[in-house]
Amino acid sequence: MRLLLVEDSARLRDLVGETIRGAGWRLDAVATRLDAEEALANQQYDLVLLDLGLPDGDGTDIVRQLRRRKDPTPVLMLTARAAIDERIAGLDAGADDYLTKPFNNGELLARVRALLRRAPLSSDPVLVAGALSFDPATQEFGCAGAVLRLAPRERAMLEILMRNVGRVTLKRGLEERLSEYDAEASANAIEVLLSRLRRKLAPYPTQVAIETVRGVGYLLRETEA
Amino acid sequence: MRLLLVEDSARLRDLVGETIRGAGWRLDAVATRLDAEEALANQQYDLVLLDLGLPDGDGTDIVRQLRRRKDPTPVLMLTARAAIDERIAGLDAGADDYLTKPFNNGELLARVRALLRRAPLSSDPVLVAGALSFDPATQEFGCAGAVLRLAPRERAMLEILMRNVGRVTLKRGLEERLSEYDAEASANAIEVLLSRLRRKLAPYPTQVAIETVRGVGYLLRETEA
DNA sequence: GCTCAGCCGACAGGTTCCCGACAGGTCGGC
DNA sequence: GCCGACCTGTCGGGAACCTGTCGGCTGAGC
Repeated sequence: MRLLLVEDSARLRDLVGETIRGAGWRLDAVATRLDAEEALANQQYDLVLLDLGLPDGDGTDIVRQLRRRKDPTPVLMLTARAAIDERIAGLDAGADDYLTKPFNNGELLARVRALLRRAPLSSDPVLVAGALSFDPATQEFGCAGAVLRLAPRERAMLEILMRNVGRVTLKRGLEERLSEYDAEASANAIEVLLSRLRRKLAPYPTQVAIETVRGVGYLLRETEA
Repeated sequence: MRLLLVEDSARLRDLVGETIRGAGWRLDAVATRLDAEEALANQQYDLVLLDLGLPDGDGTDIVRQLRRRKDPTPVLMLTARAAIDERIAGLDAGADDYLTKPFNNGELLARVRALLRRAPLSSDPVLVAGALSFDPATQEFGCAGAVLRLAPRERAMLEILMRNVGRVTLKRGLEERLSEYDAEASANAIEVLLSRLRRKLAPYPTQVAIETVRGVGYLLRETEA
């Protein structure tokens, strides 16, 4: 964990520095907007502690710039107790949090921990086979940057096959899993479905093939490029 | 966007409720820990406003429980000005932010916006997709210099779609996020809403299209100029 | 060369989606 | 309280799309 502190008061820099380092984190401290921008350009930080009133510019601009280039690094502002407008401006510029001076060390650490804990975006397990990918969250299949347009049934079928790459999926198993609760689909329905699926995949460089294992079922195999 | 307020003072519930709803968000308000846990079990919220001192239990336990089951829903605590220890306890339990009572409405809204913004994908102050823009601060949608006149529901829907540009938004998800606590909207209501939204966007050069993914949901895609 | 599993074009019934029309509800102005 | 403007949900018909059946054909396996 590496943090950046941007603060023009030397006294506060030392104070905060001691607290942060005491907690076991790495901290770089700078005093000006220019130095801050240089540091941010050269180094990936896990969190930025930012004083808004800097000698050579407005701290909110730093945040705005970060956000403009889609940098999600959390920013914790340090503001004076009274400056409500400043806080609002900072938050709307893209800062994640603020702390009013004077603050006590326990509170500083708690807030830093809260921001660092922030999950790196919910990542659903995305299925991959060859150049094919499937995102369960959105039910989307992708290949070479394109999104495949599949019917619900076709999607269900491809998902089952992808969860069994390299292994034979029994035809009987497909029948059971693709059919409705009571009315089960005929074997032929599966074949038709599969035929349509193959045709829809054909135009793409999927780097996989759906092979037929006569009398048993189907097998999704990764072919090489 | 759908928020949950847990607060035992009826006066504060009304006050906060008015502010939040006035900003165009949906809000469910409950007064006890039990009601809060029930609500959280039945509904996916985008943010929780949480008073720590509840008649039937400690608010930090609610947060701890959420986090224990890996629920990343942001939590904004409401605490008394003096209670520093309480704040630290809350943050360490997993809350994301706090607001000290009494607070003013502008600050409340700014912090709510800041927390909502950090959710999925973008932490941009202003959302952009194609030529469309959305300013969370004013709840205004703009396109080519013009301000779109949208109904609250339509705004909520477009905001969700814009926060997921390029990704499919599940129809079920829309239903859940756009409907009130108990009375859920029919799938048809979503379709009608979307139809109206499309019509209102049509006159503008938005450079985006709302595509239908049959059987799954909708996808806001950037088209090129 | 015979047989049968599998393939696939064509078709039809069912499902999902779109959207015009309508009505209940809400809110502000008078 | 009454009126009008607006928001939001329901209903229903039509269009688009999905999916199973049928039947002819092909080729694998014996």
